[in-house]
Amino acid sequence: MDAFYASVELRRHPELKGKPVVVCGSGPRAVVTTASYEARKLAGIHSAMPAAVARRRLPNAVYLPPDFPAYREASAVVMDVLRSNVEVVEVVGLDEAYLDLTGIFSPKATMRRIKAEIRELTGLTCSVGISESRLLAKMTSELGKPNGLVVVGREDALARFGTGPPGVVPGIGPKTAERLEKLGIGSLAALGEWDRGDLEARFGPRSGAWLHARGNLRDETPISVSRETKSQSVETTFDVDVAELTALERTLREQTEELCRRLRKKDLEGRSIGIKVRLDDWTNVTRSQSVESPTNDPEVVWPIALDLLRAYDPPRPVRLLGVRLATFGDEADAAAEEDEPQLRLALPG
DNA sequence: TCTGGGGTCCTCAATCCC
DNA sequence: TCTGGGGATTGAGGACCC
Repeated sequence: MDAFYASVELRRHPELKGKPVVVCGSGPRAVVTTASYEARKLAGIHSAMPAAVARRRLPNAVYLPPDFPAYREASAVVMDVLRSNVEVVEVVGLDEAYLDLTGIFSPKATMRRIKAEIRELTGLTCSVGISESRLLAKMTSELGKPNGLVVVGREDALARFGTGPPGVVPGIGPKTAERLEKLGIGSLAALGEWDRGDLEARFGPRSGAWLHARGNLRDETPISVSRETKSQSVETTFDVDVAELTALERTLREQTEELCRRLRKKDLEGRSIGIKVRLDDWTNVTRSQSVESPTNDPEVVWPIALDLLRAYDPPRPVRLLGVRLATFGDEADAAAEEDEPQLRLALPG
């Protein structure tokens, strides 16, 4: 979806059309969630930029607080359109999805129709990339933003992206780009031509092979309909760094209750309980502990989270604090748990 | 200018067990 | 009895993405 959150806001506030719109929080440490294309063009405002910077650059833009329930609702309409047209749809976040168009007679016509349907139902535009893998589809979709529909094959994409930096590939971020640069790999084509064994030796077998494949714009990751939740967390960045342990404990308690409330709503129980602490110098520390049986009970999670925090005893003022639950019981575990009591009952005693 | 919140996946080391 | 490979699990840290 194109500038999704900002576009949803524009639909609600048509009088803002044509003006730069920035969706971001209001706190001193807020960052930009989404900027409309006007805001991007006028002042280079983009997601993840500190909101304070955006306000300084573009004081006259319209700044709106995020309204996630509204975005979730719009997203649901969009995803329903996708699923009613195509069987295999993999949703990635509120504003992005992969469609498996294998076997579809005319992918381009299908996607044109879907775009029109989305626009009709929501008033929102999206950008579509059609290609032979999800990697290429994503990169292709960038070419047409906003409101584009582009079809590109691998050879064509190599010609278009090969001279660009390796970072044009999703998954190669600033850190990896810098490591590659130090090796003298400054372009995607150079990455693709680099010795695969050498990449594997330097980056580890999996990452090295992955990098080599991406350098050649190869990707065989399947599109899968369902993604099960692996972990869930609640975290807070304080407006001002907090040094007092009692204040941190109070926050942690509230976060634990919120996390457990959300997990109960989803009927999820986790075995790994963890905390996350970001200090004022931006060091991140995580501590976790596993418990025997999955839980989402705050009275079970809380003492453990509290112990982890007290044991760490942050040596500097704390910027961010969070609590996390992971290692959820899957269906196999659930079935085993159901079986177990019956086995016990079957035993003589 | 000073960096959110919520996730996923990978690496590496330690440990346990077969 | 000693040695070692290898899988599974745990815990910490880090890169990256929407």
